[in-house]
Amino acid sequence: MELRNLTTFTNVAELGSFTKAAEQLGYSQSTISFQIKQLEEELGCLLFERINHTITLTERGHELIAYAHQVLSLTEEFKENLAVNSECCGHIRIVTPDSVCDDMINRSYTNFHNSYPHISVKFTTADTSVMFDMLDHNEADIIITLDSHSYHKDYVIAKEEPLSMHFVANSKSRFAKAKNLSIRDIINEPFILTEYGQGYRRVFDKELAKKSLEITPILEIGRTDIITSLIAEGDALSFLPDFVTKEQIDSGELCYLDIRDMEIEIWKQLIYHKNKWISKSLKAFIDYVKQNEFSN
Amino acid sequence: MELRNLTTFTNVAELGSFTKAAEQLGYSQSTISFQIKQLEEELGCLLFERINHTITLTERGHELIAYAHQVLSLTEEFKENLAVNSECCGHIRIVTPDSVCDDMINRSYTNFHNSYPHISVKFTTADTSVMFDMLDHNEADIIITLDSHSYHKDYVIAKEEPLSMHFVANSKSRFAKAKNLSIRDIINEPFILTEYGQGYRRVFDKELAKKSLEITPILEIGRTDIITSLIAEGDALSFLPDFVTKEQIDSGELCYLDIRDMEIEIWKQLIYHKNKWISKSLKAFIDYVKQNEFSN
DNA sequence: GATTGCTATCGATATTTTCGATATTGGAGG
DNA sequence: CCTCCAATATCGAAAATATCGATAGCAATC
Repeated sequence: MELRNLTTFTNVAELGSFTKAAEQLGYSQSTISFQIKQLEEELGCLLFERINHTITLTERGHELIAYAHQVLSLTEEFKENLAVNSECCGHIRIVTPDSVCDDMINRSYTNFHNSYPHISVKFTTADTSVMFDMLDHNEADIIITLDSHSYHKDYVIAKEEPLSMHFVANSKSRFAKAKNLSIRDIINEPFILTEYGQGYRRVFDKELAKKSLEITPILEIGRTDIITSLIAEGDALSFLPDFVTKEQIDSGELCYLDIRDMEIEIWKQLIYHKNKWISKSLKAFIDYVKQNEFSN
Repeated sequence: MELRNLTTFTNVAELGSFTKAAEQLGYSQSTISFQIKQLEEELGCLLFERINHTITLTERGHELIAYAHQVLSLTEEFKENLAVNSECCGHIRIVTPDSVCDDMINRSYTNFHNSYPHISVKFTTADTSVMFDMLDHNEADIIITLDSHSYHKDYVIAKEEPLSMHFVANSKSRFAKAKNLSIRDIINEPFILTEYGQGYRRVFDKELAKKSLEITPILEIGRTDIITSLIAEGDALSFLPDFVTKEQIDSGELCYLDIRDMEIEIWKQLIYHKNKWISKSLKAFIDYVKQNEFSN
């Protein structure tokens, strides 16, 4: 019993004739006979009585009608919903570093939600390697990395940009106004950094290592909002992307240090797996992120 | 989209693997791939994401799961009901003369209903020719005729028996005790008969015509219960099958007249159309009628 | 680096569906 | 009574479809 047979069956029942159903469905009459016979054989009962060139639904036929209508209207409904849903809804799983998550939530996510109220977005934070694992195991639809400039044939980079980073301190710090400092001038100061081995922290450590330097931070924490507020209130220094500190730099709470010998290249990348099916919802979200989280 | 695809799809989704579903369903793995692809193409969306040899249901896939479960469990339910229903329920349309209808209802129908509470029986009364028309147009499942002994290749006679008939009168009638009467002795008496041209009335008139006789009844009515009660209370005579008058003969209210020269052969026949599908319900009903409405 | 375990793909085969022609039947009409 | 018409049934051929087996590709694992 296939949906094809049920469609034919309901048509026949409505039109009361094999011949008319054949015309309406674009089949030959013999096909209708065959399909009905198939049904009758599978169900082990007569669906129509054929008496004097007139078909009449049997008891079982009536029962089948009821069932077939349910099934077929369910099918129709499903297909319609599929078309409608395709426009505007779905679940999207994005994974980012803490700092980007904060930034997105504060800056642009409510706008996105207003534009696409039926798309639900799940934010998760993780470090770079976990993010790629999540892509590989299809636990994330899309990730944003803050790390060295990466490329791999399995991933699609939807958008990327280099990120400007600075050492930052409280505006009242003795380094605040200093010009032309070297990294060695501050290497022994108390530092608050993001976690070891992750994202731009990793890039940062690698760069220090090149100069045979090392920093042991007094605190490691992923939450950059906490880092900046601790720095604003104390003597510690940090090394953070500009977008994290922008607000407090603008307000004068924090300031950049003028370090001449520390050039670090960090990239912000919007990435998904090359086998990922880009639904309309996901496309909309990616476009939104591209416009709102990247400068150009 | 056919039920086959949906079955495969739900299996794949449950097992999380094309290969396992193939084993379970007895298909080759390539068939599973093909069937899922068919679904995806018809619905115009991806149902599974294939990332690193692992399949994950997409949003649409989840929607389809919900739909497919509904449809498939409906199907299962329907087939089960079909098997169950086949035993004991249905609608049966029987058409009989008035007299037989009365008799059946009074004598045996409640028993049948008790034995098969889920079978609904519709009694209709009609005269012989209309009954055959109804068989021809599948408006009746089965008929009982009281008429001349009929046979036609299009009909199946499930059971038949000759019927004994008598002229009857009120026990106080002047004819009640009379012996060896001729039809001519009573030909001018007031008669109450069933309707002209129908059933045994027709046979009766034909037989009279052979003797160049004719009776113009004072009342024609199909309802034999009314005939018998009128006769019990008045002077009129009638000519009726024994089963109609049995009760009142037994009680002494009515009596048979001893008419020597009127031999009428009437048959009671249980008939259905040769193309009729005999469901279990109908079979049960026919068997019941055979046992309860026929003497042997 | 071989092996395993998964899905995709392709060509060949098997099966199923469909068609067209024909048979059959009953009813309508001359 | 015969023919024609309007139904469904049936049959063999043809077309379409589903299935299989073999193979490829790919990541993970040993």
